[in-house]
Amino acid sequence: MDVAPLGPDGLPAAPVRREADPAEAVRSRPGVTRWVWRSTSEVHPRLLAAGVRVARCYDVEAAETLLLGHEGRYGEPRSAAAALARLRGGPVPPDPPQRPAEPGAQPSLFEPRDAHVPLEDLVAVYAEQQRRIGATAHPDRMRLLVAAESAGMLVAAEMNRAGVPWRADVHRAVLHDLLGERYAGGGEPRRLAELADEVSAAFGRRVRPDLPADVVKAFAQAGIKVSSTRRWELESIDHPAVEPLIEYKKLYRIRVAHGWSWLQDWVRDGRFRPEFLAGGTVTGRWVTNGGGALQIPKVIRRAVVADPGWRLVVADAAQMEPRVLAAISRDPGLMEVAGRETDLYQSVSDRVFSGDRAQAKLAVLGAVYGQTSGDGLKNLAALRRRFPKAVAYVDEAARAGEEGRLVRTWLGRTCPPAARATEDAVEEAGIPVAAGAPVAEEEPDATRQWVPGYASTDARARGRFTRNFVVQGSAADWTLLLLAALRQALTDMAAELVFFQHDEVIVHCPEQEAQAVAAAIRDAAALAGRLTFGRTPVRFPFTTAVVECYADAK
DNA sequence: AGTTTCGGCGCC
DNA sequence: AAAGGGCGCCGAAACT
Repeated sequence: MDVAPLGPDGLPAAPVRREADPAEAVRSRPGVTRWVWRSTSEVHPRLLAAGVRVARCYDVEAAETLLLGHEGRYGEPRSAAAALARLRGGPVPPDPPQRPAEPGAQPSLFEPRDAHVPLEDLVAVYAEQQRRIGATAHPDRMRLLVAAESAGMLVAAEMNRAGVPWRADVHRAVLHDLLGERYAGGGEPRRLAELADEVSAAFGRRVRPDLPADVVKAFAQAGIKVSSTRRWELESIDHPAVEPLIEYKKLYRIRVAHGWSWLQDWVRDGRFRPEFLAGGTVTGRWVTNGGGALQIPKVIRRAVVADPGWRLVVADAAQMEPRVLAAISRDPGLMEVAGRETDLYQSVSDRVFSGDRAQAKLAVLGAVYGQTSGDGLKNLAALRRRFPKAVAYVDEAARAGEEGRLVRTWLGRTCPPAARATEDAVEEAGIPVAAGAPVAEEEPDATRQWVPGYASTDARARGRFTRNFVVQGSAADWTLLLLAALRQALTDMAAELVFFQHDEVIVHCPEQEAQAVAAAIRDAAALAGRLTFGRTPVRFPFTTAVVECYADAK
């Protein structure tokens, strides 16, 4: 068992001792404030299975990933074994391949997916990481980020164990309501079949609405040129097939993504069990493996129901992005607005857009996402006049991206470099980094070539990515601290965290705990705000609903 | 026949 | 009028 107890001074507490059973190791040392281990997803499920809880941990591989990113070495193997090899000068082993999602599987309980690293070596890697953290631009923030990422991995493992309360019978009723009954012997459910017939009738020939190519051809024969069958494009077309087609696509999607076979695959014994992965995206947002847990359609949320006598506390961070932008840019005007708990978009619209909340929201999100056209762009100018530091902050992040520089979140999570067409160029030394608030210094690198995704083929797309990264990623910094604080607050309660989605948490708890949980969420949000961003007037209010059913929360 | 990419859309 | 950041998922289409 590769765990080392960590003393209050942050260094490994002597003596290093080997234990056969990780649960026993933790039980026998109640005074340990933080456990260092290679991988939370390997160790923590075993502790949970044994009924053991740790207060804090330090995840060496999570730390390695964050440090490599910070050092501009994104592509390098991040396992503890690789970190050790770099430290000792041996051949660096590649990371093991990602395991694909599997319904009902909990393989991390049995098979470590990585090479074993002896305890003494792990301690050496840990000590070296402490040194590297100390060498960053903001060691305190980096230390906090590593702790927060580790806490997130504890929470993720605990949520994976808990599962989301799920009523399969309610889910089936919703499917039947929307899609109609299923015919024996396969084929589409009644409602889908009817809509497909309506589409065909409108075209005057048999058309398969689930085949984009068929639909495009059918419109062409009707004298209408469409370049795709995306909804926004179809909506602008005047043709009788459009309405049933859009309805078909909506229902088809539910059948395919969250239909009967999904229920079969992912729901067991009254729980939906996706696998939450903390730190699964480059911005620090989580992802889930299997079941599309972060894309549960609103209509399907009817099936998320608390156990008898229990409640769901559903809490949603209100206007998270602009509040985070206020905190990281320190724009006086935006901080003043974000210092209230009232609707921020309404406040902005009162000051800038004469009361039009929707316009204000579009403008703010347009600024964060890098909108390049439309009304949002027009209104961006007004936003810039009123909140110059805030807009300048994201503009500078965009410029950094366009020029091939890296940007960081508030706590120091670093965006990956834009990949090149040539692979070996990725780890080129001295990739220029904009520290904290990005600062323009470098000339554009005309020789650089980009490839898709966050490593985009064109510099403007890269700029949109880095612009968004500093806000979305700093928001993720904050939510990690929030989860850590909330987890601590729930320690002595029956309540369990069961769901987390970017800016929203769901706690499942006995009815009599619900108000205490709601209060704990508010306190955790405030604490996370102070810990993450330091002293700012910015507040992070949650809208909280205590419900029996998730669908009733909004 | 098996594997990868694409199209479209769900969530934030 | 044109269409922005991050993801996952599925079936079909496009490959090897």
